[in-house]
Amino acid sequence: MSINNESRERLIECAKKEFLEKGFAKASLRSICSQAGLTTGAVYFLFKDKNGLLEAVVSQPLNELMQLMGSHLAEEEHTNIAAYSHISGDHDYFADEIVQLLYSHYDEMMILLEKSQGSQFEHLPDRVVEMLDKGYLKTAQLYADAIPGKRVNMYMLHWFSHIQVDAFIHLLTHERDKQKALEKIKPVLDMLVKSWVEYILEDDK
Amino acid sequence: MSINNESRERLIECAKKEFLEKGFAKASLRSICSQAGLTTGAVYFLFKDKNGLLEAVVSQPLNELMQLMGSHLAEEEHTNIAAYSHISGDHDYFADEIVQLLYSHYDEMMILLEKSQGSQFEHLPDRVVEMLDKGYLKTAQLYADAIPGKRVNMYMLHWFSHIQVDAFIHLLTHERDKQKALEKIKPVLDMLVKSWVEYILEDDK
Amino acid sequence: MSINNESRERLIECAKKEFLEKGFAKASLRSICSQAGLTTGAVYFLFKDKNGLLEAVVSQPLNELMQLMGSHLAEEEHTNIAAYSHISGDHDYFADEIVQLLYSHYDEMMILLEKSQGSQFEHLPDRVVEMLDKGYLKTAQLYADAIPGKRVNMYMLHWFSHIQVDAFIHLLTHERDKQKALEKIKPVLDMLVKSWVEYILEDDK
Amino acid sequence: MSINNESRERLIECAKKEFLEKGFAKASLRSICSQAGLTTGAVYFLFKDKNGLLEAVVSQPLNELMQLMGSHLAEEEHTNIAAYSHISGDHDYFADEIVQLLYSHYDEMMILLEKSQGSQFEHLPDRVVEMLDKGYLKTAQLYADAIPGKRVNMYMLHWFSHIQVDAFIHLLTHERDKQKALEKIKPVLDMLVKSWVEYILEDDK
DNA sequence: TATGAATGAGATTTCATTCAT
DNA sequence: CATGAATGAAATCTCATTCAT
Repeated sequence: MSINNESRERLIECAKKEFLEKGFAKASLRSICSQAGLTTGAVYFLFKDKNGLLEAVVSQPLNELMQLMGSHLAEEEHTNIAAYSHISGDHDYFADEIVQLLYSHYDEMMILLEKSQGSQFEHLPDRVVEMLDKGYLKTAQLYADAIPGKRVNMYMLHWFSHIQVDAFIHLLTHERDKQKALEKIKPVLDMLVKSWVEYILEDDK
Repeated sequence: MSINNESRERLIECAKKEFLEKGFAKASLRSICSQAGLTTGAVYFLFKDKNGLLEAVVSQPLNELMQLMGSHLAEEEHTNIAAYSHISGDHDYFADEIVQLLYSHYDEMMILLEKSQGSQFEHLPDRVVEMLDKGYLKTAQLYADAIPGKRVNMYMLHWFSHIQVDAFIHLLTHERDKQKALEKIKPVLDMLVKSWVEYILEDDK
Repeated sequence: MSINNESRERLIECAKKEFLEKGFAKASLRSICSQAGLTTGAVYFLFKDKNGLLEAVVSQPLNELMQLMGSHLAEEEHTNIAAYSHISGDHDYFADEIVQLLYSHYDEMMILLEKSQGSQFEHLPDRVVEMLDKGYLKTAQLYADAIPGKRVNMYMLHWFSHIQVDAFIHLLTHERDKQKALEKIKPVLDMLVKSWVEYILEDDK
Repeated sequence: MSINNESRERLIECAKKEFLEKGFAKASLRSICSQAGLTTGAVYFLFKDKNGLLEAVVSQPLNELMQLMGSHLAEEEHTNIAAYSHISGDHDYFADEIVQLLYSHYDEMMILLEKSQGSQFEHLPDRVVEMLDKGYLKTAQLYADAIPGKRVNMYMLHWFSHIQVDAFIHLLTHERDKQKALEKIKPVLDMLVKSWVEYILEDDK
């Protein structure tokens, strides 16, 4: 939109570094600005406030992530659990996309998922978990309906969503290389899919 | 020692509340003290400093936790993977003990595991994960040695330790009732044990 | 750089007063700032911290002093002790310059030399003494080499450097008027020069 | 006086150490007391306050010093300047006594003369200088009266008193060994006595 | 477009001192 | 004879934020 983005970009770049190093809460606007060769006032002109600066740093990757999540969950709606074995390929494909996305904006994703304490994104992982919850719930319920005497174990449902998200965060913090990451996440996801099918239902009553 | 611990206890109680609400870093000594009807100086008389106050709040539960971890890992050393199915009872028993402990000091454990950012206990969960790592590594290696063409998948080893710890933290934050917690953690642990056996090894080379 | 230095100057002025009255250690930033009609935060914007404020107060006079010391000691290197009587004029000249300097920044010099306990300049007089020591040592050794059976009395060398510095500090604290100071320091320096020649050597062994 | 002096003595001993290390102002009562195995309250029972504790540490050596000063100054009154050469022995004797005294209570004297900033004894050296001033003034005036066209140079009088005191403090801080101190102070005092006679008078008008 | 100046509220910590017991 | 508890005042410093220019 705006044409003269120089200062804005510089600020975003420096903020990225600072947030990554110290986390949002402990990051100092002064320090960010002086590193960008600007004064703190500039932040309030170019952005809304500290949170606004963070937003500028992470918004694009965040949007992409949300979009990807959305389309994945849309697909999920059409999942037929009877055909689960077949669609494991789909899962692999989704995982691939997620990893691609996470690692093509590595710094931003780290900030978003690990360094945003104190900001508006503090609970982003939880919100993602909730999204998964809702998506998987439908699939699980279809699954349960198909098997008499069984119902969805809500706690397991939540927990599976949680560790799925957690799996990617853990990957991000423990493996910097994208290719290696792609290899490492495979058995994790394989395990998650198989265990999900096995543990998502409990005995009725 | 001293009998009249009124102020000390009051301070600990108020600190517990504040830490729980705001987390260690954002907790205000002023606020804690005024709620306890004391001045901030009292903290420095009765404890060392802010960290000392936190320590007083969580030290006993922490010690018990560490002791339990220690004895669990000592047992683990004698685990025979061939008999893994048999000892799932042991795992249940350990899980029981952990849950008992976590829920008999619910607030303190929440502070310790979720609200201690900025304190000396900031990375306690990571340290626990490391302890598990070391313990499980031996078992896993024995397991790998027994099966030609297989070796320990280190990433999965770490991840299993991580989600085991995570499972208890997740439980703590999502289920306040101890009895219900005991029920809910069962399938989680069952899944972890079985998956561990299934995924801990990878093909050699 | 900036033209509107009002607050900065006011702060420096008030700090000068406070440091002079209470000494650096007991000087209160609050008191300085309120007297300047500002908040303590202003100090940390305009200067680095308390020490930075002191630095702003004394840095220019300090630099001049150091420069003068340097050039004096450079001259001293070329001093021929045999011609000491002749160069007493030089000494007078140097003394003049020192006094001029000390009294053209009276307050700052007082702070620097008498009121800087607890700051980075705490031991400035000692450091000046050391500088003199090194300078005079060379002269003294040439002197000693010229007289068989004599060597430099190191203790006296140190002590002379010490009381030379001390003489100026004493002057500063006991005589506010520059002209009178110039008169008063004369016999002191005369005495120091003559005594130096007489007492700087001791019998060998 | 008091019989149970144990705690008192311990407190005094620990205070001595702390004052010596940190100086009076920065010394912490808490630290002193905890080192003495007592609580701060004890100081206020056994002494008046922080200053009272310092007083207890240094009072005896201080008294001895004052007494010695007094008797020296009393002798000085009878000094005949015409016989100055003869009494240089007296000066040596006095110096001996001073050094003996200073070094037989080394720690206390250091505290008194170098580490008492912020206490009631802060300006003790100045007060001693004043005493010397008064004593030497009489001698100097007799001297002046005997020589027409001369009068006492008051500034030099003060300064000589000052550096005489300073000479002992300098000795104390630069030479821990009493015997060596006795040797080192000799030429200093010799110089002071001779210079005093030479510089104490100035031309009338 | 951004600066430079400054605020105001807050943070933790330290200390000598008091006093009931 | 001394403790243990606590005060209250002060200390330095940090920060996000504001706003006239």
